[in-house]
Amino acid sequence: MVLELDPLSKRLNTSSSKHIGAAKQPGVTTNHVLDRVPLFTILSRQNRERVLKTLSETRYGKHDLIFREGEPSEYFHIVKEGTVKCVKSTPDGKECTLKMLMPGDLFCCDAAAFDGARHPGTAQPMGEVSILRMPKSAYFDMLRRSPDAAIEVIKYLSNRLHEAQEQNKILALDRADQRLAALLTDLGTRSGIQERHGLRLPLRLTRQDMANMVGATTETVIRIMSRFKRERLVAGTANRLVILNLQKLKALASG
Amino acid sequence: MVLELDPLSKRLNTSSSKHIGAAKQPGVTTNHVLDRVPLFTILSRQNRERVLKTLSETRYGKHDLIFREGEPSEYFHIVKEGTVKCVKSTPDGKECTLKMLMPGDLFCCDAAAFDGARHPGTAQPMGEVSILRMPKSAYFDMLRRSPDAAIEVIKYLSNRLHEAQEQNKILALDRADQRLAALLTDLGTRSGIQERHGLRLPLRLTRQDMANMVGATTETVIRIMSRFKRERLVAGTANRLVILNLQKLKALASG
DNA sequence: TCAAAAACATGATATTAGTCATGTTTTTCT
DNA sequence: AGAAAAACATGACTAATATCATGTTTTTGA
Repeated sequence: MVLELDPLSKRLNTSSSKHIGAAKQPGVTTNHVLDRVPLFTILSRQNRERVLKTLSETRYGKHDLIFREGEPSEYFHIVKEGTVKCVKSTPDGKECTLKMLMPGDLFCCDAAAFDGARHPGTAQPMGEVSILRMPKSAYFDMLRRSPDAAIEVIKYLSNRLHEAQEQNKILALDRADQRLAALLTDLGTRSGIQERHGLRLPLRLTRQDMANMVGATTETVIRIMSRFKRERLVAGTANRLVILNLQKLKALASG
Repeated sequence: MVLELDPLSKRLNTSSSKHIGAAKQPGVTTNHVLDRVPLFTILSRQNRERVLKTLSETRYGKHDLIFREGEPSEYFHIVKEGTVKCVKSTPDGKECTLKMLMPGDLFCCDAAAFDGARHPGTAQPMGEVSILRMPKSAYFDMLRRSPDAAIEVIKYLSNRLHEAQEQNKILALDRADQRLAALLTDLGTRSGIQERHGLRLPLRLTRQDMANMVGATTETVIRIMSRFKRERLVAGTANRLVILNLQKLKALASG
């Protein structure tokens, strides 16, 4: 009955899936992506072929969910195209966005490692996305065959842990405007595209999205963004968000 | 010059160290501890002997630091006895405690995995502690020889990441009293000792310590603890902190 | 053991951010 | 293109928490 109340649960998954290891031109479409994922580039030719056979690709639209918090985890995932947000919710409808996953990002490299583990959050596309996935058993098999792959996963998880701890510090110690400045700085640096007038974020991002990422209400984020706009630090709204002064934002973020 | 201002930097490390692999009665003292660390119990006899040779044990007192934020990471560590807190600080002296590490906890299983990586936080004993450590190269060697060890580390890091993400959600969405209730619930469940009058925390924990863990000021935590005391949810102060009503604290924590 | 330091406590006040209400602008979908 | 929905915006008010001040109690260490 909790699910009945959940607005997300009405969504239908309209995704389409195919086994890419069985593609007619083996490796052509796929290798381009795999070559950008350190985890796969370090595999031996033999192991890479083996892994390819177990990978499948699925596309999701904006209104699909890849999986929901609390569901059992059966696959190891990799973002191929697009952006996926990882969200935790409370029973009363508040949301907290933990991470924006970009192409090359692994997910469920963790939950997948436990038998019967439940997803700690919901994975939701920010638009059209393409996801590669591998059954849990094949993932374990890969880790056992290739110590280098396991070490790559350790490195990836370490980075994620450091990120989460840094975010912890920010949430614990900084004001809302500093947290927002830190978010914009991070997104700008990580994925911003340099344009004539500033650094554009290649991602639709509403004030609400930002609020869920910095632990504030939508109104608070709107007010702060209005201020940032007046101070010529940013410009635009969700569909076209541009950072005009990364330096000042960075300075504000670090106190 | 930043270090000059850091009150922590005046502390001397008065620790004593010894190679436990070279102990006169090999394995006697050590195996008791190692048997509680999943990472070691899954090793083959041969690998375990090899690992033992590279481990050394160091004791630290309350006023020592095991390592400081920003220092290069050269070892993989395991808590043998006592509690270690993992802290991040801001230039203006504010602190955020990320994690209390208990016996069996691994640390720098992450930072150690990168060449020349810096410690993302400071490791500070909460009293007398005993730490096992292994040089980075031996740690890598272990991971390469034993896929099971690597998988154990992946599992450990996954748990740490989930904890950090849960804490993220709590910091982003909950009030100070709920955050404190969540902390007490967690510590009580994880390490509390059942006594006649309630669940005692086997750990000196000041209001200040708690404040650093829940992202609040000391005064705020004192006020909330005073209220919890009036409501008979907790009793005592730092040296002897007792949880009287775990259920109500748990209920408060989850809204 | 006893003085100093640290921890605990509480009040007054200021700041920050949330809540609720209302209206405008932009985007989406058919 | 045009209606509906979503996003953006701002004001008034309230709630939560920080800050500063001051005093008491407990713990620590020589």
